[in-house]
Amino acid sequence: MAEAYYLHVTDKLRDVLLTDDTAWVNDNGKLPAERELAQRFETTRVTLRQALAQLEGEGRIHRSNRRGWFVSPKRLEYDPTRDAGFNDYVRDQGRLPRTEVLSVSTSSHPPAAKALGLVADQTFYHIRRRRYVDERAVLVESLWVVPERAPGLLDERFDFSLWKLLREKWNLRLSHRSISMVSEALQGADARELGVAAGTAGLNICRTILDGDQRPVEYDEEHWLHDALSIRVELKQHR
Amino acid sequence: MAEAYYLHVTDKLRDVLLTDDTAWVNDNGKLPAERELAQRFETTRVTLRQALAQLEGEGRIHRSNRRGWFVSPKRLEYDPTRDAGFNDYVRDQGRLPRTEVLSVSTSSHPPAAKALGLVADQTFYHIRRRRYVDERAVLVESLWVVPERAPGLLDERFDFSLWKLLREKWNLRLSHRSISMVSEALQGADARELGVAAGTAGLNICRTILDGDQRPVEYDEEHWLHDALSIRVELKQHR
DNA sequence: TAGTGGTCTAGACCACTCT
DNA sequence: GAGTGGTCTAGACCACTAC
Repeated sequence: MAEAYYLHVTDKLRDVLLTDDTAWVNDNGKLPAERELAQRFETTRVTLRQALAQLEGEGRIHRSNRRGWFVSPKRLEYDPTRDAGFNDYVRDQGRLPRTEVLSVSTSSHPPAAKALGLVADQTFYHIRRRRYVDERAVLVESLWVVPERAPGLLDERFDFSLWKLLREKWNLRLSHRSISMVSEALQGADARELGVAAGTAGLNICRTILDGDQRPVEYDEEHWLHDALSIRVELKQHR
Repeated sequence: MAEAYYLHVTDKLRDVLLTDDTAWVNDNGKLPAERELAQRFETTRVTLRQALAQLEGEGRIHRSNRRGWFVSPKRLEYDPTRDAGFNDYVRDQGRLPRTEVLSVSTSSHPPAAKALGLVADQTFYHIRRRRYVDERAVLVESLWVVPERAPGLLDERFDFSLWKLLREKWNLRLSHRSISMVSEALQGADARELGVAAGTAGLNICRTILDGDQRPVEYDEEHWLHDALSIRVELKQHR
């Protein structure tokens, strides 16, 4: 086999995506319909979709609900060790941030308790948010905050920086204990809330946050679209 | 649509993978043939493969060449900010490491030069290696070392820790300047050398290394199988 | 050589979005 | 209501692996 035909289609599409040819990508960044593309390449939808899946894996295109395939915007550069708020670093990169609060409740969450070194049935304030860059939903996150650190927190608004709130209102000095990152396939509520198909590639980032006295404050679980971010950690020189 | 059938197949397979039922997974961790599985689920290979692709995205199974589908082993925990050698941290987790040197040469590499703040046509020692965990190839990497920092480096052996070599023979004190991580689809040589299909999900990790006097030493580009690792960064408390 | 995964065809119906 | 992506069928041939 010289080369699979779908790889040829992939290469051709990758090329045209780098141009702004309106024959291939309209003004909204949308590609032609799958049937249309299949015709142009004189193949079937199955084969054409293999090529699209490749480009999706490369983070070049993505699909939104059943609306079609779109060119993916530039990845957001994200340093999970920095405590700059989402809104700040998105704006710093010339993009438009937005945060939606999906739910607020009180509940236990054993993984959070374990990460923070608390008993498994520890009760947390649970805040769930969806965050957008340029009006594209790029992540959903769940925050579990230890109530003792921020009594009455749930009366606040959460569509801006939680860290700023904790610092200013509860005078907490926050720092990371650990961060873990693992690739995942977005499932269930995570996929639904991001408007993507179950199984879409994602990145799961979990952070454990302590205060200045090393007391547990918060556990944070983020589910990102894999093509929405590029992680970059700048390290201080030690020794 | 209540639920797509392939998602039902996915769920069922996910369940049996958690058991050690030899009706589904043989002693080598291999699943039955696709045609066999399709028959058991009374569906076609296309639909069955959708389910397998889901589980592959979740990092639960993977394919090796054309040999079939295998249960993926536990992810390796990896802290890219630590300077512990690959061999050390793999063994610390009770696994068996192995390193293969694929090529050694002298060449320029503009991305490395840029990251290290050198002129684009800077010449580097280029070392390419493939690394295994329990005899599964999990990453390929390219190292670009600034020759001035380690003259004569290419006469050494590279199947063990490069850092140890640089420390002991050239007396370099090494530290990270930056680390970047981005999801990718493994392509070309990277995919071939890992024995996976083009487009397989991967993780690209790039590191910039300086010496104690902040002089550029090395640029490191790693391509991992996405299901082979879990990144975990433990942070020192600052302030 | 037999069996496997990799690729591909030529259709079909459904659920959802858009207008 | 038209068009789209999502799902599915029932086959086929090829290249490669394992024996």
